[in-house]
Amino acid sequence: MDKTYNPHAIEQQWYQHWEENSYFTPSGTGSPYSIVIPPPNVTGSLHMGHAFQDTIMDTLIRLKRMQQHDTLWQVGTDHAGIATQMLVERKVQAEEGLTRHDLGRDKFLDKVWEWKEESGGNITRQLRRLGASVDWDRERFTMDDGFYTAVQEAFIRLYEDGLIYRGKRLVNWDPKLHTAISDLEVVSEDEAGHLWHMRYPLADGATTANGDNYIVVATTRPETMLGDTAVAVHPEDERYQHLVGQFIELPLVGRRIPIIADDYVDQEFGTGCVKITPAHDFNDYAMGQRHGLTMINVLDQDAAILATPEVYNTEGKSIEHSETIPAAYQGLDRYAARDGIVADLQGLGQLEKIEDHTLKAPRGDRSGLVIEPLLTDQWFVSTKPLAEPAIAAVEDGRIEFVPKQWENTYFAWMRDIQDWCISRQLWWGHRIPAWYDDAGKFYVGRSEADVRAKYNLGDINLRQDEDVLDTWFSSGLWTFGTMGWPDMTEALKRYHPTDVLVTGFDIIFFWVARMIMMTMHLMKHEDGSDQVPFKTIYVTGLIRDENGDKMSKSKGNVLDPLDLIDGISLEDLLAKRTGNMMQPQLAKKIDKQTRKHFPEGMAAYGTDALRFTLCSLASTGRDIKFDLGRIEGNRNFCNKIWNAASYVLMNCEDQDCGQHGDAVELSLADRWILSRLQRTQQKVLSALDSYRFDHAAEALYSFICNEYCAWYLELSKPVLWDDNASPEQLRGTRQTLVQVLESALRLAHPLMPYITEEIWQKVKPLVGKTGPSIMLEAYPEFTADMVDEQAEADLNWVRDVIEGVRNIRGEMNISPAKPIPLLFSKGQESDQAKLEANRSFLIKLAKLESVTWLPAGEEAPLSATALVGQMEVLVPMAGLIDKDAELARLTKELAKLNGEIKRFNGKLSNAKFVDNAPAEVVDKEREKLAEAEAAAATLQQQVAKIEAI
RNA sequence: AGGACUAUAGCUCAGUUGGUUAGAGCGCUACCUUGACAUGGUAGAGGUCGGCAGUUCGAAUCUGCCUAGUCCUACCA
Repeated sequence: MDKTYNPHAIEQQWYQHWEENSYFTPSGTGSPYSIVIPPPNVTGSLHMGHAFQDTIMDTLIRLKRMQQHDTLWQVGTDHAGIATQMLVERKVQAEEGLTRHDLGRDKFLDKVWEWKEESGGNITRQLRRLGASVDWDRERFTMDDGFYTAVQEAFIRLYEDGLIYRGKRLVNWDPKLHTAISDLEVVSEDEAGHLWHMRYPLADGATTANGDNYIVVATTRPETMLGDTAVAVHPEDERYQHLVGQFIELPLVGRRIPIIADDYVDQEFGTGCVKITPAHDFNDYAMGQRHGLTMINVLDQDAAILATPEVYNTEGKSIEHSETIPAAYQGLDRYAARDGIVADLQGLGQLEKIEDHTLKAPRGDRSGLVIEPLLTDQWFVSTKPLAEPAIAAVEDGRIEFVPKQWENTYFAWMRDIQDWCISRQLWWGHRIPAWYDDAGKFYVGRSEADVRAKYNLGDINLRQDEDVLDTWFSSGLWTFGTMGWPDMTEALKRYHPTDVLVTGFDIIFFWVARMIMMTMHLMKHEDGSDQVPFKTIYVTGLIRDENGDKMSKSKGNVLDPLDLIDGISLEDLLAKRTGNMMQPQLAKKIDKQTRKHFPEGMAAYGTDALRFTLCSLASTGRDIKFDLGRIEGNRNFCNKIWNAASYVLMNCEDQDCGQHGDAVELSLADRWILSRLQRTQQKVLSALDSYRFDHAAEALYSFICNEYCAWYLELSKPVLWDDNASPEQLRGTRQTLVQVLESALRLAHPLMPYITEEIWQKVKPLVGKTGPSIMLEAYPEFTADMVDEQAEADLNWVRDVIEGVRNIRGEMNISPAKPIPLLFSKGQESDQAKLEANRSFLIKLAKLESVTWLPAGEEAPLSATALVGQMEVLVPMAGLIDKDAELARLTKELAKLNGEIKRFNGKLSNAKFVDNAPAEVVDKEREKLAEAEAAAATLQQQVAKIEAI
């Protein structure tokens, strides 16, 4: 073994070895256990969120594989419609100065495929670096041929089942990307704006209660007045009740529009009068539907004012009209039009006032532009009928959320779900399988030929729908689409439903909910009942930076998991964080921050340390502040394991470690560590079973560091270095050293695959194992009768003595190099027996010169005192210890004891406590009181003794 | 507006059904190169568990209210 732990040197080769030997391939035997990876964007790169989730998944898969399940971890990537298309558009623009329209659809798509081929390997390479044991042989892509078939099949079935429809509806329109987007892709944030109060003149000489011949409407979007088709008031609003049914003469436009009553209107807000523009606002649209209002669209695809408005009835049917838009606004961008209209109203004296007002601006999450509600022809999924079974599946436990609280979020959304707009006016994606004839009638089918045959269309002209499907439509099929659906393949029969989905809460709606709906509708068990996509949803938190801020490129606080693994120089880190920025003006600040946080770049911590850290932080499913201190500590933990293994091998390689079956004699320490190992196995197993990766990590850390390394390795030395030790004793200790190490490695393997494999390969012959890889070995099990309570109690006695001495040494500043004589006084017979049995442990670990048992009645010299139960452990002060220092130490100890005694007494003198608390609790308190009192008395005597001189 | 979550040591976090002397890692202090390990060892300091009230013999843990923060959903034109 190399002298020092170097993750880089060991991690490279093992992954390749595992993959080449097909260890990731499902074994085909044992009970199936399957996970699908949430497909990352094919052109993306791995971020901390991926690293986190993939670590969790790999830990589960490795655990189950070692538990002899038939494990499938399905891998693949997503085509990520908008994101990828935008990226390639930018690239083409930068490199060739062309837009996608310059290229045309086919050529542009060629470019996207080229880019996919070029960069698609990036993310899979990174997955390999993380140690993800996915089945590469089954790697899929959401736009591969199989998915093409699956998506078509899904669309057609949903259409035929009446769950997909096409219609002219108000949708979120992105004026930059020129596509509809779903509600979920719109993010609303508070922005400063204004509320314009505009006078709308009453027609036909009507007046308000106070004699005005106009009413005032308040709006945040004055420019949409061009499409107003009503003004609404609350039916019970006394100010305006009498005007309901009257008309407004729309300023600048001259259109006569009715005043209607609708209790949607909030009397308190603004003036209590609302202008209604059904074609440009979702609430107005709904009101228009209720009141049969005409819809007048005044905006084009760029959100600029049309020359001629489009007028529709409530069904979305275009109607003949003579509406016009004042020439002054035609062709103006929506904001320019707003300025013009406001100025013109002001000129007419019809602008009452302008108030400051914060509003939620709805922005497209990709383009960042304020989206525009726009009337367009789109395809929709009727979600209500799909949502019902999907809700039921979670209610009745067929699907379980971990942590459970996410169910609420899921239910809340599913019970109020809106129809899903699935068509996108993009080029990169699954083209909608619908064909139109010249009259605009559409036919849904698998291909043009299929459609012709199916609908008996003969030789008429057909053209396919130009639009593609929302990316989430195809990823909604991920669990079964990847396994060969619509064919009922062996894989589907065996591995579907999958066992657990590991994902972030941010895509519960985008993906998880839709996956459940689509899967339950399309996938059936043999008895015809719905299949769920997965039985458990483990929801992870978000990884944030050390300040709790979201990691983002524009903030320059992104940590790249690969940098944590491999390390990175300050220069490279700066280049990475400030290069190729969307907002170059931020570069300077980021540069400064980065220099401050990472003056020397980042150290290489290795994959195992990163994975272990991510596991140890994976507690409640809440967000995680990623603290570099943790990964550094865990790198040191890896180093610790490495050095411990080095010690074990040094003492056991080429030695008889009992692997040949010869008799062994186990020391107390041997029996103790074996017992502790069992308890650790129990803890780790139950932690992993309940998705508490943090508890599993903690149990491993504390066992390996604080028990195996800190105590057991030290306790092995007195045996191994004892010239008089018998072969049985030597064998016993060597056997325990290697067995416990080997078990601990297997126990830790799912979390830290590389270092455990590297060391295991060297240790395996010493425990008589011949398997090719630790990842194929059996996972340790908990065996209750291997817990040795007596050994644990006895060793605690040994530890107490040693710690008592160390405490005196530390507090009294006695050099660790100085061997000291030790006296035992007032002990029981059992203490004496323990002393004799463990003399060598005490001498070695407490660095003692001598150990003397004082018989009862024999006076001890003036000493510093430590207590182990009732027994006094004495370090004679002569020449070693300063009297005042010992007095101070004793006084501190006494103060602590007296505090405890007071508390115990308080409790026990409370009759209510004694009467009501369970007897065993009361007894325990009494016992603790007695112990504390005895200890205090002893220390008090010591104090008196010292003070007497 | 509705909902969820969080508040424990200087920092990042554990603390299962109410009963511990409230724990870990990092950081801090002192001492130490002792034959696995200075990416180390030993010892130590540090917390009235956000606040107030309640339930209980007993509350970090249960209930209510309050404060601070994070997030989600829906929105006022």
